[in-house]
Amino acid sequence: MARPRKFDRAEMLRRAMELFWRYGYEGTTLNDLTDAMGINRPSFYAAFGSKRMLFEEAVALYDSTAGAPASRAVIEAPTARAAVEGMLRANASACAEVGNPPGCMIVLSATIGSPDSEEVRRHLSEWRVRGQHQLRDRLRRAIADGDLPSGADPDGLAAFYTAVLEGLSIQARDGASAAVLHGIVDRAMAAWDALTTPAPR
Amino acid sequence: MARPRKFDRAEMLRRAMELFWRYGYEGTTLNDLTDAMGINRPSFYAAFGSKRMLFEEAVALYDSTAGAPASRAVIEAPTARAAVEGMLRANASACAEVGNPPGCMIVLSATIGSPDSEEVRRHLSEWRVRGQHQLRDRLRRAIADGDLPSGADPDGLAAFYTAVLEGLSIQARDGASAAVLHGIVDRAMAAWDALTTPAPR
DNA sequence: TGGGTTTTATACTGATCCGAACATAACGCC
DNA sequence: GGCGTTATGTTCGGATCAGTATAAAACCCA
Repeated sequence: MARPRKFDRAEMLRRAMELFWRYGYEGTTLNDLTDAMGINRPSFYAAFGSKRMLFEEAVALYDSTAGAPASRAVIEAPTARAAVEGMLRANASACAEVGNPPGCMIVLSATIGSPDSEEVRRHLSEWRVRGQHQLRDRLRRAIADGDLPSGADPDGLAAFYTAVLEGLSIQARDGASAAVLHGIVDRAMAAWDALTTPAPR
Repeated sequence: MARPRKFDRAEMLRRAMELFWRYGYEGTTLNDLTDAMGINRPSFYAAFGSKRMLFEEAVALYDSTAGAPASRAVIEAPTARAAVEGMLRANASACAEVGNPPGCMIVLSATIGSPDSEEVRRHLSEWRVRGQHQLRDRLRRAIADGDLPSGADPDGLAAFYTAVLEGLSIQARDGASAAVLHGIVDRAMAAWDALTTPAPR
């Protein structure tokens, strides 16, 4: 029994995600957001609370859409190797997809900036660390399954492959093509046997 | 025959570098800079021209100081393998050095942001690409020297190891210790033989 | 000790930042 | 059709952004 809003909140969240993805948290202004949404500020605040709350929602949306294939690969792939490669391939493809902002939103959109936004950066950092832990847990499970030798080091492997994943985003921002990114993945995967058999070091 | 400035320009440039390194280009304000330098705005503009000019000078200083060991390794190491490992080790150590801002300034300080600063980001991107090309050229030379087999792919290898290098900085921002970063380097180097002998793919 | 030059210091510019106040307009229910 | 509720549009607020105008102060040389 009240006036209904005349914009599609989900669609506006999607547009916000795109802006944050392209320009980062601090690089996106409230005017950018309301302009892209075609709404004005009171509507914005009523619908999303604040810039920061919107950003956190946008990150969650990113994770469940553009970022989903990589996460899914980690969880659903039948082997540890397929999990890692699937994660990297999905990320490489997404990072270079034409029409989308280059690179991964979770990696890039708040890595550095003014002290005012430190909480936002920590929030995003937690997403990255969580992803790394999911990968580590998947590798642990692979050891339990006998898929990986017991000498393999899940933490070290997860750190290495996450670092490669993160490097892909910087490379994408620097203009690397999908072919180049997949070449990087090729090489990361070529290391697999050396990294997983006996003692990596 | 004029009033001498009463601050050490080189020292102030060093302080500016530290701020840009820690907070990035857009995350550092003119007030931050002048406060850290202990000077006021007219002195700032007389000495450094503009925020952007100062940033570019600060990047050059970074490259010639904190970034120098990595560059030097690429140029001076006796073998391709030592060049790559030296670059990564130097970077891993610098990224986790206590007292310094975590991560590499060239990788992190302007990867994303408002359209207003696009030129600054391009400028920094050129530094990154230049580093990658120096590595590639070093690998080409190694092939010419017979240090690497002729089937090795300098471009692909340079892209891969640069991606790892860039990933180190994100990991450092996320709190990775020097030990973790060097573990990542261990794994990147464990891949060396697989990546350089016969056909990497 | 005075003249010329450059650096200081204070204050200000217009623009933009995120967020909020205000009154008006559109809806469902009684 | 009036009422309560919510969304809308316009406008404002204090803070901060990068950069500058104006004037006073400090130096070297003569």
